[in-house]
Amino acid sequence: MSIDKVARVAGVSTATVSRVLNGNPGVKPLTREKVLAAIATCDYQPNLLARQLRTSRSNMLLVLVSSILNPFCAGVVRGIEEEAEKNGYHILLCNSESRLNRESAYLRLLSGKVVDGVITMDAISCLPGLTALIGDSPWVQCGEGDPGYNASSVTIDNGLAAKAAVDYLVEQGYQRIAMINGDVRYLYASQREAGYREACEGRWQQVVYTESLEYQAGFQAMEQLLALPDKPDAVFAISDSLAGGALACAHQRGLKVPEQLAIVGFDGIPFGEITTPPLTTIAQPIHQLGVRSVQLLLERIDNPAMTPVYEMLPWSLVQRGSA
Amino acid sequence: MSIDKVARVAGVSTATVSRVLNGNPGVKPLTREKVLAAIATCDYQPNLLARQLRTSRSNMLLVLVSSILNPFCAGVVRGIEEEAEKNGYHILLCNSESRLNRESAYLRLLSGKVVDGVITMDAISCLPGLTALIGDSPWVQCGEGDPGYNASSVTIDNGLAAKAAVDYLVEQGYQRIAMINGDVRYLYASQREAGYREACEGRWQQVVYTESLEYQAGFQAMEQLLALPDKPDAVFAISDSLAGGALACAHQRGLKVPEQLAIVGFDGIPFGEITTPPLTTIAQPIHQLGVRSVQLLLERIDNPAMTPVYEMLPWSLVQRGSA
DNA sequence: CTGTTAGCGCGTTCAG
DNA sequence: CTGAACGCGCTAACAG
Repeated sequence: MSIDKVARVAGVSTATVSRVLNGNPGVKPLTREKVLAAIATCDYQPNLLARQLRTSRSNMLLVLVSSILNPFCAGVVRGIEEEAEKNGYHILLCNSESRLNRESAYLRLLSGKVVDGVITMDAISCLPGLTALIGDSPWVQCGEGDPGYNASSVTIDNGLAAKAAVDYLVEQGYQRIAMINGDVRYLYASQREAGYREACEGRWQQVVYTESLEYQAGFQAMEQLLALPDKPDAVFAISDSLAGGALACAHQRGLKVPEQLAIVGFDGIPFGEITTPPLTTIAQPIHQLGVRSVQLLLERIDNPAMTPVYEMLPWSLVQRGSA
Repeated sequence: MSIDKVARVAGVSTATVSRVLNGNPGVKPLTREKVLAAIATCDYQPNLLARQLRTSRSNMLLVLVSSILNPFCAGVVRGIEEEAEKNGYHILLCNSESRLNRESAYLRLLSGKVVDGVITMDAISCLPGLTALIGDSPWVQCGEGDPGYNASSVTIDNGLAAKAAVDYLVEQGYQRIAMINGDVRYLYASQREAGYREACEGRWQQVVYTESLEYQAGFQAMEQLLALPDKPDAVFAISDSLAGGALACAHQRGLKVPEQLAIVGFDGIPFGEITTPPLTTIAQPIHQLGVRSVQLLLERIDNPAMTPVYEMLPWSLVQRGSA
């Protein structure tokens, strides 16, 4: 069931079978027919590993994600997969959950030639050991961009977007605007905090940090804020899921949203449309972030000498009921 | 930067380098040192493709999922990844979105020896072309089990669980219990519907079908139900996300939950804990479904002649505020 | 304990 | 237009 057998059955050489397999021109139609027939009768399936070894191209992309349970990440992955498929690539997904040894195990596939390049959606730039594993392999950062590396990036302007969200709350007349932030080792987190600080300059400020981006974390963060002597009347959360948790907490406390407490989220995931009230949020171009990441990565794979591109995609403030 | 160079630098043969690389016993400590030193100075990274070709083992598992945006699927994938990592395996994720050509492109990696086995969480048994692509490769069905194939499966007893959910609604005194179902080509969907029908025998019955499992679909389904001349006073939804959409619709209509409308979901995803009121639901052992799937798959990989195992894991009715 | 040899299955020169 | 021969980088069998 290898190419030799097909060749024997067809009465040709392996080279000819290979040519037919790869749509190589310059095979007499009659010969091609014979080969195709042999392939069919043998039920031949090419060994992709051998092909990859020979061509030193795997047509596989590694995608490193902090948590696949995060709908924002999942949405980006969908975009990645779509564009990858268009170009004949497959996806190897590493759901790191910030586990260092898991991440390095996957990154080793880069030097091992199992994947042609990597897209990271994790705070990888904080982990020097990992960037060393990537070395000069084709690399695109998605969702946050640290220009300190030989990697392209696809993001939005996190600082500006955060500032716009908080400015909006200010315009609506809210006085004490708090922020629920995540892990500030992520560049996007610190950039959004900077945007918040800028918009709140000379005003009341309060930031709470969570360990994860899951609903429960947002709920707990909101509890902390409501336990303050000076309670906020508005909250800017760094993700819609955190905002959703905060909203649940407000409901439980009997707070009217947005009258007594306004909430603005970030990301623009579908979940935000069905909360009561629906979430006002900063919508990221989720799908497009994935698509562009793949496009830039493939460019880099085809031309390893290419200089990194730092791309910022447009975002928008989506005004719904929560603020 | 291949094994030959390391061998030359260390002054040994490639075989010895290989032995050191694979922790093979029977290498003189001194020689081992020399080899390790050479590996370090060369900054040598083994070519995994070559190794995989040689050993005809890739240590990769294909995971076929209908939608990664579904938190249930994402949770299972997490379990899969954890158990895979424990055993030195990596995951190749195909987010099929029911796209036939995407699924077949990934399944071809099976015959292409790029992956050692596959776990499917999709209604693959409805698609004869795909099962043919799998052939006799190691295969585990997760979340639904069609015994008509040479594949193990890990599921819960969907019929019984659905019946328990509806029985609970009956016990609470609800009279007109409707069901929001998804795509019945999925075995689990038809099994849960059977459970619903059984519990509702001799009573009012009404089933609405959705195209997807996303919130919006649940919202729309609920709208359909509320447009009925004879409205339901309770709803059993096939997934928590659909239930969440239904809940949002109820809120928008000003219906009190659970007094005027009770809602029971299915899956037990974290989202259900933060809705108002929180969702009563059937909790599946999400993580464990993934873990066991990998375990059964690895057994099958090690012993291809193994007869399929059909495993059912325990579930539970989690009583919260929505019913 | 170590080296030599022989493939794994394929794509790709280079002749003819 | 086709075939013979080589090698991608590695592991495994067999000698020594």
